[in-house]
Amino acid sequence: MINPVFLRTFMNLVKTNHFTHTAEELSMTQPGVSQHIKKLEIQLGTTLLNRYGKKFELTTAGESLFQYGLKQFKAESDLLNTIASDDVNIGHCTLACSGSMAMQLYPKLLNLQKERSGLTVSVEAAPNTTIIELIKKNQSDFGIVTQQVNDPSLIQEPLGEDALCLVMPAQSEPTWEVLLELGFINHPDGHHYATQLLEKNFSGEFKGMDQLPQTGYINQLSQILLPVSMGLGFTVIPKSSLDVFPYPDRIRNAVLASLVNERVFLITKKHRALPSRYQLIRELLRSEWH
Amino acid sequence: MINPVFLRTFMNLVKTNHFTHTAEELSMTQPGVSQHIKKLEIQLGTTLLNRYGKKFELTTAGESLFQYGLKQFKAESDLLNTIASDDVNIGHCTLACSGSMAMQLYPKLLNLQKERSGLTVSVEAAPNTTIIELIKKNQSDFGIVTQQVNDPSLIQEPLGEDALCLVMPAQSEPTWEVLLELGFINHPDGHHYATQLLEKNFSGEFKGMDQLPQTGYINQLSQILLPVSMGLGFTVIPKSSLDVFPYPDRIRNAVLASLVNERVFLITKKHRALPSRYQLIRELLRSEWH
DNA sequence: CATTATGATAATTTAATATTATGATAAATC
DNA sequence: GATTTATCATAATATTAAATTATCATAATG
Repeated sequence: MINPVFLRTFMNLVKTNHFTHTAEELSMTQPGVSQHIKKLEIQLGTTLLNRYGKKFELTTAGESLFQYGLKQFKAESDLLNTIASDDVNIGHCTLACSGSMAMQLYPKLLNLQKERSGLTVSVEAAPNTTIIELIKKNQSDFGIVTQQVNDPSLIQEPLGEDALCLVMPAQSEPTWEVLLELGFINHPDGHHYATQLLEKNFSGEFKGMDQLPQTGYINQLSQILLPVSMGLGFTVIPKSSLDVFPYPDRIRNAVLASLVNERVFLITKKHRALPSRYQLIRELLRSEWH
Repeated sequence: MINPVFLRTFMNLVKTNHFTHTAEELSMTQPGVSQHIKKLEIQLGTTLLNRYGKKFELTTAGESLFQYGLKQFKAESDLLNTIASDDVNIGHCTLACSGSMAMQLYPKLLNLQKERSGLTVSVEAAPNTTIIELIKKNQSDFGIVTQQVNDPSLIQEPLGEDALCLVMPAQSEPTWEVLLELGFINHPDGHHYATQLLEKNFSGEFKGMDQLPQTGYINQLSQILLPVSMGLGFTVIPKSSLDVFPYPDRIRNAVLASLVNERVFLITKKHRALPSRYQLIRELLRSEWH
């Protein structure tokens, strides 16, 4: 590691081209300057100055060190600026949520970015379990999940509810026999969603997801309704995902006797103070479900 | 300035999430770790860790410092790599020369770059006086000038000779009267060149450049022959510049009684050891005049 | 040739940092 | 819920690094 005090001396020496003047500017003694340079040279294993008489030129290594020093100084002042300012409108925000949630939220987050040019938002689409991991590893600060989590290191704030929808090809009837025949188009949270909805509405017949043939799997919710619209199977997704499908008349949102609402939670890490800019995102999320 | 020892401790602490383990890895005592973090916090004026019980999370400032540290480590290993290797094929070379020289040399330098992909060459076109300044300020390592310089801080190596040419519109005759009538198209080294050539060939008439009307000025030698070809004046340039003019039949390279050769010198700074890659450029320059 | 300016070296003082020992508090175990 | 263990914080001491003072050597200056 390069001693920053030595480096500062070196940088000043390059600037002034003069040992004594450097010593004066840095309020130290001239032998100190010589010593600093010498120690840098010993550490780096090369000469930094090409001495001739009482003058000198930088060697190639000296030139490199000088460039490094310039970079250094800049990086440090950047750091201090960053730490000093916790502006609501500046910085990067990270959010992890399901794919459908991402499709729903991303345009609104982009609007926020447009209004506040210093703000950047990245959205990571992932299944519930991954979202929780991302939060715990600090790779994302905000997470939106549809499952209650019971982890003492996380904070959970209910945002609202989202109805689960049984989605079938346009002409199909929502009977147990038809479902068995169609088969299930799975997705990362597919079993979790389907189990809840089918248990309530087909309590006599439904024993578990293993009963149903899986006729497809896709981990992008934006595309999951495609195989359904083509008659290849049914699936269960939240209403918010359904709303963004571009061809609503090619599918059927089956009306069932019992509605199942999936609760939506905002999760954050306990003991992790988030920058104030996250307040904006939190408000946006709350208003989304109001 | 951020103490790099403290920073290293902090970085390791973030990695391990554990004070004692960090102390073990860095072969120091645990209180030492606490002390380092505390000192960083005092210096930066913020908490870096959000402590709860015996665990902790990074604060925003802590996150920033961590990012800074990562950048830092990279910059330092880059520096050490740069210093360790003085590869003939890697690095940047700077050359300052006249505009015509630049036109002549640049394609050949580009070929060199093509052959050795780690090498970059930048050419600065400038008049003689500027070239010398650039060299003295270390803004360029190689300079090519056509004037003998008498500066003890510079080294001068003769490269070869370049004949000065009196260039006129295609139909003009090289007589003193015609020259007076045409007028002089000037360029940065125009007076210097013209004086030498005219003194020798029109020793009776020529008294100084003030005698001749200046009918144009352009500091790009690549374009200087344009006004000459249009009959707007005459000029004096080195043969190398003449050779790159695309329409040789629109101008006249006047045959004079006495030839004047301009000596071409490579100048470098004394006491400045140049990286080995410059040897390549030097050889290329020598072979150019063989 | 003498003088002044400048950088290098050696010995000493001063300041910063590390360690040891100890204390306090939370998590784990019975 | 009391006891043990693990972990971080603090205070006093020891160690190490860096700064200064004094001195020397050599180059630039007149």
